[in-house]
Amino acid sequence: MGTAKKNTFDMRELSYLPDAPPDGLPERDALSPKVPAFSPLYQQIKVLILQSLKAGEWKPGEMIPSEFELAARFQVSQGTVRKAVDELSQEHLLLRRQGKGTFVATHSEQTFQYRFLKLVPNAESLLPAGPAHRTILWCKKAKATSEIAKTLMLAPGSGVLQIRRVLSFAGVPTILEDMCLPAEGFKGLSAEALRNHQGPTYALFETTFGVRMVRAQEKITAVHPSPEDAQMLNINDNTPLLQVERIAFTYQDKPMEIRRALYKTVHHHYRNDLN
Amino acid sequence: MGTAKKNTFDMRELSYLPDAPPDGLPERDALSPKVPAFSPLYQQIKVLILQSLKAGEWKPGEMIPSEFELAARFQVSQGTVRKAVDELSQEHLLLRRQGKGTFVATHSEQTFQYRFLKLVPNAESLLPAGPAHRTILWCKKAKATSEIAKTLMLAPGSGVLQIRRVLSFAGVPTILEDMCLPAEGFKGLSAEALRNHQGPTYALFETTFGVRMVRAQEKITAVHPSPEDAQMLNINDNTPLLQVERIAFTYQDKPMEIRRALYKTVHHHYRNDLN
DNA sequence: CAGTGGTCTAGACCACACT
DNA sequence: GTGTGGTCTAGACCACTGC
Repeated sequence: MGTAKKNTFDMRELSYLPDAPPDGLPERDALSPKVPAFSPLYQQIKVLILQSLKAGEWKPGEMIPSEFELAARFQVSQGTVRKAVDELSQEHLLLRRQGKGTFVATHSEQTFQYRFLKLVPNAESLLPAGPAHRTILWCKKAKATSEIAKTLMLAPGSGVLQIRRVLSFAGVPTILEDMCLPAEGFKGLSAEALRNHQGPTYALFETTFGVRMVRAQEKITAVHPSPEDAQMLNINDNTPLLQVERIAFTYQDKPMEIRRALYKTVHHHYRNDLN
Repeated sequence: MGTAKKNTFDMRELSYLPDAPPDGLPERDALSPKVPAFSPLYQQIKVLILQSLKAGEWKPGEMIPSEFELAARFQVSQGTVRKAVDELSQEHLLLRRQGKGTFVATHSEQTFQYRFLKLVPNAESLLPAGPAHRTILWCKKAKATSEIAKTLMLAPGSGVLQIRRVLSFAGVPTILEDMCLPAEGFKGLSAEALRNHQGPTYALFETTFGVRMVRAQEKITAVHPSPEDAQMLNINDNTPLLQVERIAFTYQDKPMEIRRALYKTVHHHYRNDLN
């Protein structure tokens, strides 16, 4: 790879083949003419960078090699690396900082903190938006139900961690959350550890367990709380609440967390921007 | 502008000045050193394209000039136009189609229909996702309250159109919506017109009134319906509902619609993807 | 000052859609 | 084939950060 001569422009032999050419299958010019079967170079570079990220070659918060270094490493031009990094940056996997370098994104970063929390104070609310106070109710091990195992892509009956907590803003209990994580991969996580940690929970997951949450999907419905849930939020059980069911994913779309939260929307609302 | 000679690379005199240099203000090298005071060429091109879009030079669904034509027109290279169009395309203002051309996005377009409607059927629901049946309850003119006037940036007491309708899926009333539009700009809009129209309401706004909704923001809370609202949705007034308050914007972030909707989330949920 | 990301150009060629 | 968007290169220079 050292000082390999570059073709002026030849679209590398692999360039215009499918991302993962199956092994025992017919040649490219054989049948199945309608499968796209084409992946631009920058997409392939993107995959390579992604692999390094997942393998932990560069850790959250660290700087990755410069565009020119990556270009040399992958034997492509800087512009091609740039396009790959651009996309990863848009997906919030990398963070570019002009004059400094490109960094692995992290939930510890100021601008990315609580990126997935869409509950914000109402405009007329006088409560300061300050950080939430967390009360960990429990953190215990259990067996995954078949549905949970399926969603997290675990073997049936695998161990999972169940965490329950209440978030309060200005002393007002507002969010009741139940999280579910694969026990494998979060060994040593305890109520104590959760209580001692400052900052976003997803940042703790990164630093202590090397698990970075990359994207999530939420399903929102309106519900009434169960009597016990109502008590935890200090409301009566006829108060309408938002129920937010989240699945959070790491690299390669691997589901790593199921979370079900109840949001009290008296002084707050769920804010969403549609583009 | 005709066959003007291009500098090989000089960043055009205007390039590195603020987007809109204020008239009666000090020179660039004067005080206020911390205002960014720098706008790349492609951003300026973007603004120019945006102006043409807003002025109606190209109508929704129409093809805009090719990248090379635009490059010639703006006296920049094709790559610079490309970057401008890329961003407008990401914001869903334009739609690129390889081999065909670049088109002004429209809510009539298959892939953009109901882009702002995040309510989807539950997975287990057996109701077909078919199009909603619309019942227009009324469409009447009124005076804007001070709050509405402020939000829509209208003069106090301006005329607005109030529209109320129910959307049903598979015969089940599911959404109750109140829309509020500036009367100015939607002249001739009636319950009759709304009933006769097929397809997305925002498509009707485009074709008949030349108003294109470009983005929106929503505030979601959980509520109980008023007795009248409950009756419209055929539920009892203790059913928890999602209340979705939307402000929709046209070009240049001009607010053009206020909408307050109640979603019944028995067979549906509000789906949101977090990146 | 050097190093990094950001912008811009000019030119070549590929993939796709239509005619 | 022609025209359009899409990819890739090579090289230049600008803007920001920190030594």
